[in-house]
Amino acid sequence: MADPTPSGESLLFLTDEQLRKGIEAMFFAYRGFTADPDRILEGMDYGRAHHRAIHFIHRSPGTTVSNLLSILGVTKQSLNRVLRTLVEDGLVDARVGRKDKRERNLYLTAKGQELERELSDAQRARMRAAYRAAGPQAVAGFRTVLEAMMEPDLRKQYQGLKENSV
Amino acid sequence: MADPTPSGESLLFLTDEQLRKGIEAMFFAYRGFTADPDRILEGMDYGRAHHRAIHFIHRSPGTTVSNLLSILGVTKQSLNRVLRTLVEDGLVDARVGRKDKRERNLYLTAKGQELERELSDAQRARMRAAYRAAGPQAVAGFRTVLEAMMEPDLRKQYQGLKENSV
DNA sequence: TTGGAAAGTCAACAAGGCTGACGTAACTTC
DNA sequence: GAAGTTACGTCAGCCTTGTTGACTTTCCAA
Repeated sequence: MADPTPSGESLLFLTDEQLRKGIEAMFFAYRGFTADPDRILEGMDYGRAHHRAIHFIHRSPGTTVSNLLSILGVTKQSLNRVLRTLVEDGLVDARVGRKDKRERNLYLTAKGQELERELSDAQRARMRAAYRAAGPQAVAGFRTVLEAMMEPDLRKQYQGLKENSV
Repeated sequence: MADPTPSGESLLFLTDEQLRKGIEAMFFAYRGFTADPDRILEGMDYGRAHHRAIHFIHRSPGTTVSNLLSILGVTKQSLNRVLRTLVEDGLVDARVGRKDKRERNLYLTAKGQELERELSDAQRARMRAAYRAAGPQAVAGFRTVLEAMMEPDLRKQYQGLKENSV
């Protein structure tokens, strides 16, 4: 005993209580995380599934359906239902692939970009407030833990998304 | 003046790109977060909703239905469907309140505790691995950011949950 | 030319949200 | 003691978003 950096520091944060608190933090925070977009979408004919599609199409313009499938982790029937309404409503443009004509390259239309902006503004505002309140060090830790929590194949997808300006 | 943390460090982490990465990290990490319990529950007649109920009953034995409602943020009809099957299957015991007989105090039975343990072991294992990989500093940051991301009323609920051994 | 991959579609179903309406027991207030 | 409120349960019906299975069309590549 009389440890300067007590072994406590390297063990205490792994007690069951601490782990449970982390689990609960994820649960409650995720609710906050989705609250603003959900509020915007309710009333429109869209839901969280549409938001996700819009987000990742915005993120990787020209992405294919199958790529989107692997990112979102749903069945093509499920995604197709969402994508169909977005195309019908003129938010998403599905262009036949130039090289491989079986593929569809997905793009947001002007109208789609407008909704994307509205959703992402709201979500980023909350994120910005949280980041600002917590500070850069905490943010780095936040990202580190989340990354370690991902399934390995999804982690690769995540890391593959462009991260400029770091 | 003579800012110890240069303005660079305090601004760069708030770029839109950084915020978007944070949003995506939440999305992918949450999938990992729920993956193990989901795997255990598939096949049983239970789902994520049952897991949540079990978790919070374990966490606050004797809690009432209305308290659970406010934590979970669903309607009583929705919760009731879940709770009914858990009581029928002998995982949860709903005792009439001693002081106020309108209330039901909820407890896990031995069988319920067994499932709780299985689910929570799996979820804590992933959490522990992530915490261990990231280190205590990162964990502290993780918790700080998540807390800042919650809706204020939920944050109070969260903070109210016992956090021994800190 | 033929096999298989990519994409779309139809149908049916389940989990888990929701609203609205109603009933009952028990507590509280006047 | 009557009237109102609260806690809980339940019936009925609806929506979103996930699932499986079966089938078609298109079209690349061996």
